[in-house]
Order: sequence, then structure tokens, then C-alpha cells
Amino acid sequence: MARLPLYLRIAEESLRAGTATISSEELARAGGINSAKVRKDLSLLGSLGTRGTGYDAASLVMAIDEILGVTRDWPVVIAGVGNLGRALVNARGFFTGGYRLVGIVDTEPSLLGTMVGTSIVETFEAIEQRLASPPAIGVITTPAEAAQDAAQALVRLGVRSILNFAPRFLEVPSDVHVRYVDLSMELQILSYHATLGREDEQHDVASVSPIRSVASKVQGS
Amino acid sequence: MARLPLYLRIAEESLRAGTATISSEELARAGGINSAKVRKDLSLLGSLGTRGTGYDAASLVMAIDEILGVTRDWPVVIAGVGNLGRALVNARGFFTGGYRLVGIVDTEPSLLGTMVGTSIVETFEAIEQRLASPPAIGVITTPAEAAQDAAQALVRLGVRSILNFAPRFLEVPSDVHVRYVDLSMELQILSYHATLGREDEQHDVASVSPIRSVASKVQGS
DNA sequence: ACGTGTGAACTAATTCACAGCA
DNA sequence: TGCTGTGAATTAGTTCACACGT
Repeated sequence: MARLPLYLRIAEESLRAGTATISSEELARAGGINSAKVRKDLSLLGSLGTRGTGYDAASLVMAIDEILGVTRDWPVVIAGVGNLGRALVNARGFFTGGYRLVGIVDTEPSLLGTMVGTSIVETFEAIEQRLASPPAIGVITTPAEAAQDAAQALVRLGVRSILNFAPRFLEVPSDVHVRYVDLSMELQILSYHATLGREDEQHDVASVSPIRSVASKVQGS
Repeated sequence: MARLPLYLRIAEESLRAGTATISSEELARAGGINSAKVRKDLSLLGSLGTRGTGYDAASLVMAIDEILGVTRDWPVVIAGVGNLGRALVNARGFFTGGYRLVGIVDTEPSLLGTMVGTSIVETFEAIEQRLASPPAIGVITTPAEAAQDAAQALVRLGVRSILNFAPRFLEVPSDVHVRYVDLSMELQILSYHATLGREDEQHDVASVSPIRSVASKVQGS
């Protein structure tokens, strides 16, 4: 289920805040969703909650860690050294847990050998030679025109999962999983809602509780 | 509908390629979805297609442009000057069409006055003074801790739509629309699928047509 | 009491299948 | 003949509502 990472994040935050136990209602509020949905989702990981009390945050984190394999080792290769590729390499919070950058690839000759973060840009051949075992995940941050070639090269490397930021559908073998993130599409979807007026709200919390203090200084912290 | 930007992109590509007409089957293949879904979606923009022929790419582009308001003017403010904020400012393809960067905001004093792309980083107060009309869209690329404050400040500026990259649910008035993009969550979802083996495929095209030439040189182009 | 776990009801989304028009 | 547009059927996802354990 695609919401497990959300619950994981909230449970971790709860732990950091010193709260040992968290109810489905609290998880729902922090995630902007319905509490029944939270319980349905969590119930299919087994019975983790205690009736009358809620969920133990630590057990919840461990259970979701286990399912997602977040603590396992996930070697990641990035294909495409553009603004976005560079940002991901340097962004705090992207390579967390077991997600570990093992290589950066580009086809542009002038970029080969240059440093991006702590990695050196290389060719697909070079990385294939260098790595003992194939990377698990490939991230595509190339222009759209190069994305399909990059995908095929990543599959050849042994990648089983691809995160594609290029605005292009990828044809890959059926056992390779692809997720698409198209940033310009996100803007267009936002303006669609702004254009056609409001229809319905995703997050019931938002419509129930208006923001607390609009007048308060917000950039001072 | 959230798939309209996808159809827009494909229709535009089709036009650029010199193809004046495109069928639901072609749109479906290029988008990795089902052709019936394409027809259902497009039918509720009115009858744009010609039976026996397909859709006229140019009319399709115009119709979707109209609905999404892509050609209208959309002033955008970015809050948060980190790796991602900088990448978005400089990324080709993010600020296209009517989406126009009108300001960059941060609370970190040392960043104020510095250049990012062609913009100068300023405070929320400064931008409020400077802009004649409120920006339509806000993009949050701050750390999670600062995201809620940034959201409130953006709403105060008059923003009606927010694209939030911070891993945090935002409480905003119900007439403000928020979309969430959590990049580390994307990695976790990918590894979830890799961990629990394959279940079903999203894109039927992928399972029907294996990639054409795995053995071909892919990074040579 | 309180909050989980879950059948049942409901709502939304997808896919089928085909009538109807170019 | 080919492809759209769309009712009908199907499937998925969400929400309700409450029995049950603690």
C-alpha cells in the first residue's frame, strides 16, 4: 500500500517527539486522511494496535520498516546529471535509510569524470564494470528524449525499480517497476483546480479546522 | 481530471512529430494506460474526436489548454532555497507555458539578497510589498519543520494553490488546494514492490510488449 | 470507556462491449 | 471498416458503524 511510508514517517516523528503510543485518529490527522482508512491499512499488517490504547509507535515503525524493507540495503544509480539529478544527490532526506547512491551516469562526454557530490559521473559501461552486484533502483533525471534509452540501460544493469522524473512513459519488461514523477504536470493539475473553481477537498481535516493563527509572524522562526 | 496534462503532453508531441490526428489507442499506448479510459476522459470535454479517424491533435491541445488554463498567466512563488528549490528554478521544463516565477522566499538571513537564477531571495514581507497582485501558486521546498509556516505565509500572500515538497501535511483553509510530492516516499514505495515481489502491473502496455532491443547500445545516442 | 478491527454499505474508478457515425 | 462515445458490468477504494478486546 502506497500509504505505508506516510504512516512510517508519522510514527517516527511521534517517537522523536517522545510519544510512545499513537491512535489511528492521530495518524489520520497528521496524514490528512480518514481514521478508518488508517485502521484498514494497518490491520492488514497484522494486529498491531491495542484496543482502547492505540498503536505502539516503535512496533509500528519496526513493522513498516520490515514490509518496506527500508532498513535493507538499496543501491541506487542516478541517470542524468541535470539540475534535478544534482539536487537529489545533495538533498538531505532523499538518500536516507538503506537507500545508498552507488553511481551517477550520463552520456554527455563533457560531464564524464566530473564530480557530483561525492560521486564521479561515469558511463553505463564503467559502472557495470565497477559494481560487484547490480543496483536495485534507478532514478532517471534525463531529458525526455533520453529517458527510454536510460531505462533500457538501467534494466541491463539489473535494476528492478525505476523512479522516472522525465516526462515520458517508459517501456520496460513487466517485472521492472516504474514510478512516475512529473513536476510540470503537478503545476498543471494545480492550475486546473484553480481554473475550474473548487470542487471537493481531498483532506477533510483542512475543511474542518481552519489555520490557527493567520496573523502570526510566520517567517520569524 | 489528473490525466489531462498527460494527454496534453502526448498531443503536443504528436503535433511536433507532424502527426495531425491521434487515436485513443495511440494516446493510451504513449501514456501507458487503457484506451477506454482515454475516451472516457476526453468525452467529458465534449465531443472532440471523429469516429473512424481519431482526435485532431491541434484541437485537443487547444481544448485541454483551455480547461487547464495553461496559457493563462500563473505567477509562482517558491518558498525555500535548498537544493530542490534551486533545481526547480533552473530546470528547463518546470516553468513553461504561463507558469512564471515571480519570487523566491527564504527565512535564512544569510540567503536574503543572494541570487538564485535570475531572482533575488527575499522575505515574505518584501515580496508582498513588491508584487502588485498576489501570486497564484506557491511551491514549498523548505525542510519539514518550516513547511507549515511557509504555507501560512503563502496563504497570506494570496496563494490559492500549493505544491508541497516537504514531508509534512499542511493545514490550510479549505479553499486552498495542496498537492504533495514526497521524493523519499517514492523510493520507499519502489522498494516495497521490490520487497514483496511483483503483484500486478500498472501499465498493461509494459506487460504486452517487452522492450524492443535490450541488446542494442543504449547510451551511445 | 476507549480505540481497534472488520463486515457491510457506499462511492469512485476502471474496463468491457457495442451501438452509431464518419 | 475503424474508431469514438457511452451505457452496463466490474473492480477497487473509501467510509460507516459497531462488535469486541483491553
